[in-house]
Amino acid sequence: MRPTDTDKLDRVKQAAIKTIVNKGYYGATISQIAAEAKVSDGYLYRHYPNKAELVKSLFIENMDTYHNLILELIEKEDSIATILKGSIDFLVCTLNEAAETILFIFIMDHDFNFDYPLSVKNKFVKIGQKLWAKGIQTGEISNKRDAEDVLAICFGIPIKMLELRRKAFFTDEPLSETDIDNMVNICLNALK
Amino acid sequence: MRPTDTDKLDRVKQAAIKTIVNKGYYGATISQIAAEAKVSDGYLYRHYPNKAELVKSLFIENMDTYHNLILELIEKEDSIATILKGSIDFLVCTLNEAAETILFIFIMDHDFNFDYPLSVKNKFVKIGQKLWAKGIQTGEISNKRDAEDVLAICFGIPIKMLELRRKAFFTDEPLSETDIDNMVNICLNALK
Amino acid sequence: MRPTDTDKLDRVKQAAIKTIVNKGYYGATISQIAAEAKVSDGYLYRHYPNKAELVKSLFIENMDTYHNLILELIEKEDSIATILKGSIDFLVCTLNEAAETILFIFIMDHDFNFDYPLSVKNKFVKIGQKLWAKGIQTGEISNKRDAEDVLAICFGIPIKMLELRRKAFFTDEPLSETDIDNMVNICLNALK
Amino acid sequence: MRPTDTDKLDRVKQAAIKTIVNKGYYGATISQIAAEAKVSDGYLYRHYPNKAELVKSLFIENMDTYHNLILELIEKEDSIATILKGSIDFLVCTLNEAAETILFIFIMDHDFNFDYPLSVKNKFVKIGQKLWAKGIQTGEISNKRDAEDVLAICFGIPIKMLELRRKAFFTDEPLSETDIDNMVNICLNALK
DNA sequence: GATGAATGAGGCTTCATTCAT
DNA sequence: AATGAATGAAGCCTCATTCAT
Repeated sequence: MRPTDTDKLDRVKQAAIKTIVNKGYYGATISQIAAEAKVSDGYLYRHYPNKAELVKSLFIENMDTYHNLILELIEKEDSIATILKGSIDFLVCTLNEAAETILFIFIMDHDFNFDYPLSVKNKFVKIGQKLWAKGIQTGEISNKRDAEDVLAICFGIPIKMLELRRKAFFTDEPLSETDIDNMVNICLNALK
Repeated sequence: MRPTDTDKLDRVKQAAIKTIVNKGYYGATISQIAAEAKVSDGYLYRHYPNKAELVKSLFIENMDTYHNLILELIEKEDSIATILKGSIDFLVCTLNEAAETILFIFIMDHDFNFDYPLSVKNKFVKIGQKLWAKGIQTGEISNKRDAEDVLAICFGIPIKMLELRRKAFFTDEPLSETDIDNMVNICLNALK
Repeated sequence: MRPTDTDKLDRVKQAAIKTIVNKGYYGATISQIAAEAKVSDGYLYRHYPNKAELVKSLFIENMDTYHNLILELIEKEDSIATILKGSIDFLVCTLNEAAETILFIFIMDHDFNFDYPLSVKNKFVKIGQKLWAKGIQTGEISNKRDAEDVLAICFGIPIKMLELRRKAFFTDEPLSETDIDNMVNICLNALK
Repeated sequence: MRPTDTDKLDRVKQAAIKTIVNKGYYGATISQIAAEAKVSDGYLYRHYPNKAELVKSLFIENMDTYHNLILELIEKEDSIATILKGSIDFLVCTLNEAAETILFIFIMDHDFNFDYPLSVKNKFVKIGQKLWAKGIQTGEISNKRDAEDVLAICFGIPIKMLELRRKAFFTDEPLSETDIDNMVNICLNALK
């Protein structure tokens, strides 16, 4: 019975993300999500108190995975360059392979009505501070920049780029290896 | 007769923006907007076929104002530096003085359910191309960058910065003159 | 348009009472009430914030009518005997002619989940006090009784009697003129 | 085996009564009752076909205890006075010590949706007849009263009094020994 | 026998839209 | 032209009941 459980809950999570990516938070109904997950409507309420909490919990879960990856990169890698490369790589790869997760995060991250989880906010700030400290140490970040600048640069640019692609402003080609290197380059320039 | 009409319609527009900024697109009901504008619910439908079109039209209108300002700057100014300065200035000033317009644009710009207007998209692409051309000419933009990069840089960074402030990640102080110069500087670095 | 309005709202009130009498508070759904009133579901919410408030408001309205009648009797009549007679008469007549109103009051009055309106409670207490004062004055109420006793007697007996008839414990005959006189007599005895 | 079973079932009964008294029949969910009884939801359905039958059966059981007590009093005691005293005593004592049982009976007794059990009705009628017969014999009941009157008096007054206290119309003090004697007195007067 | 996870019908409520005035 | 009362489809959520283990 256990494996079935995990399966079902996973299906719900995937279904919620998929449906929200396709229809938006308000366009995604509980019934659609449940149907997509091949689960009853009521099933969702055995695991989450309501729609908002379901989504919030998915947001925290996925943001955490992404943030942890970056934190690990910061520990492991010796330069901002490789950290940026790793981070953007992950973003782009996930987007090309399991686009929904990234898009879901984007959607909720930008939703003004979304009750932004404090834990996510705090972890992101921590990333900014650690990135800044390491960059100062390696000399890749100018001392004219602060942690806020670092985040605005390292996330503002790639995210806007992803957006431009998603909305197909210039092209709808997925981001390539070259594009990634290009972005890393731009960010490194900006940090100086 | 005309001025009254214009008044009413203007009130509707302001009310729609204000309400959407406060409650989000889905949280803002037609009745709330109409009440805020001191107009009947039905009045809205005499000028717009439905809620989505009302909002889309407001989005186009306001984005156009902003885009036109940038295009004018591109015509008038001789350097990317002054264009950027002017553009970010406008963004920040508007945000500090009449926040609603900018926030409204941000909200809709990031709404996955929003049927993004082609005209806005096209104008933004044009801005990218003109900025790029001018930057290449003045030498402020490296020839390793393309128009897409230019947009990702010139808008990704300031917008992310506004977001960090709005969500109070580091501070909730409004952006100052120094912050603006700092952003301009970062963007110029990134463009090289 | 006005008369239509009043009609509709009256139909809703009657429908709510009728449906609750037939199915109980929880058994009566908004849709059933609306259908019975030949009105849309949404119509109800233009006049009452929710089901509970609709019912509470009907309860207050109808209880008030009944309580006012009794208060008027207390003013007008010179003896507890005639007041009781008038009050029970009204109860029985209404029950025989527009049974639903009385039954509705009974149902809600006994519903443990019902948020009993303070105003109704206060008016009922006032009735007790006035009845007691008058009875003491006329000598129809023993000075061993207090206002609480008076209410327990004057309402406990007729209400239990109505209940026995409604549930057809002995007979399901409607209460007759003789029955009313009998009840008045019993109450008067009890008050001594 | 048996004692455990009996324990469980008893816990279910107590839990059902307690939960219904606190939340009302419709507010009390099977899950809440099962949780309160430290029993699985499904367990209830091994002993009762559904919620309604569970409650009906509890009602019958508890009403029977009360009715039997009164019938025994009628057998044992020589006057209506002592019977009434015993009966009201029991009511008040139970209410002050194990209020739930009495309140549960009241709640269901007044629920219009409740399918009133015939056996309870019949036993109550029998009580009315026996009381009447004995009262006529002892001279405590006027021959102008019939069995229906007797029930309306002997139960209408105490029950209304309990209600006035429960809803704290005048006071929320529990009924005292003096109050009981007072009620007995009133009833005896009314029966004459 | 006992469990408790899962179901899904159905309730309450909201709100974009219509249309008679 | 303008109103705003009325509609009703559709959303979220609850909970009695079932049934595989």
